[in-house]
Amino acid sequence: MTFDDLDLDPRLLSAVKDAGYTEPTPIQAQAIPAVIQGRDVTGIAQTGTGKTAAFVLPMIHKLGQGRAKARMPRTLILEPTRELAAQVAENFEKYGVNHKLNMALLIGGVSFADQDKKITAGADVLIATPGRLMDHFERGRLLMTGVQMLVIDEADRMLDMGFIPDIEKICKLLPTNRQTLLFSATMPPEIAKLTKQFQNDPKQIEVARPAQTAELITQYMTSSPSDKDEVKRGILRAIIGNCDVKNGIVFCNRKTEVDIVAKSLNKHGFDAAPIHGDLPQSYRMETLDKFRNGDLKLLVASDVAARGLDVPDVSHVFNYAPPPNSDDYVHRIGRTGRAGRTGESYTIVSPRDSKLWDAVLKRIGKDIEQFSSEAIVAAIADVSARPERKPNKKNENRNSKRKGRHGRTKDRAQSDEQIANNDAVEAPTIQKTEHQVEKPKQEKKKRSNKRGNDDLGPSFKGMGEHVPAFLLRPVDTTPTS
DNA sequence: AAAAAAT
Repeated sequence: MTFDDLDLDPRLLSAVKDAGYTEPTPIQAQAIPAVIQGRDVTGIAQTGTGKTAAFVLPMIHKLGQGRAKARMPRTLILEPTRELAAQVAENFEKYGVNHKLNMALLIGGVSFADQDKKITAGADVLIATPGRLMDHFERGRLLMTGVQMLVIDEADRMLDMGFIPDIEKICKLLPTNRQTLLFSATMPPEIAKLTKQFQNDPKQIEVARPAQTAELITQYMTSSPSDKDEVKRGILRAIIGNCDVKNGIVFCNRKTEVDIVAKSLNKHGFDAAPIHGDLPQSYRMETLDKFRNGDLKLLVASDVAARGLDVPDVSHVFNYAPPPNSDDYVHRIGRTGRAGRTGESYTIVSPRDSKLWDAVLKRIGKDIEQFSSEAIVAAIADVSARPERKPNKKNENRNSKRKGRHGRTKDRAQSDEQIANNDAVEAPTIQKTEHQVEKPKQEKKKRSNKRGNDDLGPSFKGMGEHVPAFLLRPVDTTPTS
């Protein structure tokens, strides 16, 4: 079977050929004719199966006739994350080169006015994350009554992220005689309910996972004897140093961890950059572009990157810790071993994470080989052999500042970044700029060796032996919110 | 134990 058999608009066929495709994937072969016929479709498929083209192609085909009216988009694609929305937009442009269609990408973190202009001019398609779409709608800048086709992509991801109420709200704003396509990697009851509620006799299409984890991904775990971040960072470096990494993703569970690990890796000469939801959208896009183009070797990521991101051909996945949700383990390591290639994944498991790891093992239903190396043993030994620092005024000063990180408020969490900055002074800083005076806590005499002295050189500069009085004053440490 | 998404 070829694309020519699919009865698509010749302009589309030529765009598809130019993109280098001749044969539709199974989901494309099944979905495209059904969508052209006007049927609702429920597609169970993960990324990497050609799912995006399965709805973008027939959508463009149908949009080929007719024209958009001002503020009345004709089709709507909902995506769970900004990056995914941007990727779908790229696909839309790629396959729509021979059409004169107007597209508006409605995602947060970027200018509202530019998006509004596009809607006002008349958009054939809106590609949106739920929050920004609702924002436009609630400001009365958008009429949904002209939408003839709705795509809900990555529905299970939407569910995980708590978007289902938004999706329901949006569905109710659309005309009932529209066509609805829903795609999801899994079909939990909540999603099945959604299809019943908002789809009309949908054609069910299910395709197998592209690359089964067992075959192409070699998985390893390395246990860390300590929960200390300095130990884990040392192990991580030893693991990465041991691999022949073409490009890889390092997954962390927290955004602050992402920042710190990325900076630490940079400091030790690795080509790494962070990506997570608190970073500016422009930086997220830029980093992802660099990573795709091969200008960046290591992407240090939160689970924003676990699913859906179109990053082909990753040679390695490193888990700084097992993910809190064991399903995400499968998604994370699924970033490698794609499209028939082989890949390796390494997961660091420290004592604190043993329960998470048990959940992962249960989830994948097999045991995973323990990986160790001389470098790892050396890294562990190196940290534990490090002499205790003698308390002196300078250190006391520094440690008292560090105490700030145990605080609960957001303000306090900021001091993690301060630590990261110490970790790698020369690393580029793209963090927020608001900047607060750090305050010592009352128990300032207790030494804090809990974190971060492994690779941190002398960190505080410019104060010398002098300790300003305000730093020694006790502060109220009760959370403010 | 998390992250994501509107300002």
